[in-house]
Amino acid sequence: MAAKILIIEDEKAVREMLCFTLKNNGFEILEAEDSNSALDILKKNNINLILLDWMLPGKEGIEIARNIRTSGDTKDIPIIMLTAKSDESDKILGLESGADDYVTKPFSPKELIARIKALLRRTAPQKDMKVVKYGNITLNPMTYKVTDAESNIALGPTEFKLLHFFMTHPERVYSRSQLLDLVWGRNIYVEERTVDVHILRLRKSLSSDSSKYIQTVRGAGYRMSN
Amino acid sequence: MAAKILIIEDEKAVREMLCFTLKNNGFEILEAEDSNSALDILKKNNINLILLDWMLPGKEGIEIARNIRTSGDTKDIPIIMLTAKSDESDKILGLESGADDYVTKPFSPKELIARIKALLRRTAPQKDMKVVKYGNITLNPMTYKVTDAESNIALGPTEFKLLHFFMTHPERVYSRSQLLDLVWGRNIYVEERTVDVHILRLRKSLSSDSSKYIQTVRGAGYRMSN
DNA sequence: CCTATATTTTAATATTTCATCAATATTTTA
DNA sequence: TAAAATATTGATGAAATATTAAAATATAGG
Repeated sequence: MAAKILIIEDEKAVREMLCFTLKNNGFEILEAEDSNSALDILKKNNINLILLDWMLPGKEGIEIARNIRTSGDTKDIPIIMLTAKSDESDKILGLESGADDYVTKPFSPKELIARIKALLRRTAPQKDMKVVKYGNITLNPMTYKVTDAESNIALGPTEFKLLHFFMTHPERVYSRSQLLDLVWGRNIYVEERTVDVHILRLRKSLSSDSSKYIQTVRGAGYRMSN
Repeated sequence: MAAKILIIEDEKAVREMLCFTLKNNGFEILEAEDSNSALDILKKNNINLILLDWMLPGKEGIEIARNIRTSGDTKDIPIIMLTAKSDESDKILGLESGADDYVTKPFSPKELIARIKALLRRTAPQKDMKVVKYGNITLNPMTYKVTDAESNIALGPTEFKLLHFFMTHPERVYSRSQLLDLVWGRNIYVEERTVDVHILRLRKSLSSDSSKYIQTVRGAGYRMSN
């Protein structure tokens, strides 16, 4: 499935150029010329990546970025910032307010495409939207629902991600720090013992039949197995 | 085996603090206070990670980083940059010139350790992860599972390590003190007789068919053989 | 923007597991 | 048979994990 990219850019000429280039490279494009239409489109579509012009009139650029980053259902969408000049302070400001990468105008289409692909690769391993089963547990990533021998299981976000990870990577043992890397995400620093607490909550939420799949391997970490 | 970390830092106080923290966490430390000694140490030792002070006098920091990155046999060593102030432009410059991560002073020891471990984990893929077989014993380091003619064998951490060692080094005899070094690790002191106990427990856990592979060589030590 | 609510993280405590050691038993061999 | 080496047992404490509760943080709804 082609990735959906939202272009937020007020200058029509630039927008059309971007649109042309990206469509040529197999992306699906949506366009917005101001903050309001951008947020509207974001609500109604599943956007995979945002191209945001930093030079929008009236400091809008920075506000849109912050907005996207603080709203729950958009905060994980990667943003590439387009800066007019190679002004370092703008780049810094941009990275601080939540952009994942920046491209300086004028940029080559090749470079832009490369950066988009790299960013999508890094941020969107969302390909695992398939229903997963293990033993009598069924997990549906689309609907966020988990069932376990007929009955529905309510899980918090972290427990859900943890279970999803285990179900997509069964049998093998993962250390606490690996789980932090792989489930929580890199560059996040929380105590290793935090993993224990989430394992506990996951086990509690599952029926006793299913919780036996979540196994402790002393000295090594945790594992999903039977 | 403990990872070797090279600290490149001109201020003695900071260097000693780092040294203390890292040694406490089981790392092996080498210190350099300038570019020359750093490059010298890099030549003579197998360094796993570099902690580099960005604020070395005379722009040395950036030059060392570039040097390390361009030299063939050091270019894969991960670098963590220590920046004095949270100057964003420094971070960008640092990452561009080849650092893999940066930590802003003052930093918590906990954070530093976490970042070091994360970086080592990412850059040094585990190699002892291959499934090993001997006779009818199969040991899988990924899943931490051991089977022995169809049935699963439950082992404690030490018995697991011991069996893994024997399976990867079969036929030859190892004395108790060699086993302590190679399986338990250097720099620890335990009674040699402790090995006997673990050998006993390993034999008990294995079926009688398999336990015959774990052989006593009187006056010399133990061996895996058939 | 603020408040109520939910979730995550941390820290403190409890519990479990297992490594170690010392004491004793058994085997080996000189 | 005595001496030496190894096997076995069981107690103890340290280390790893589980559990709980409170603090910090994020989120949603008005």
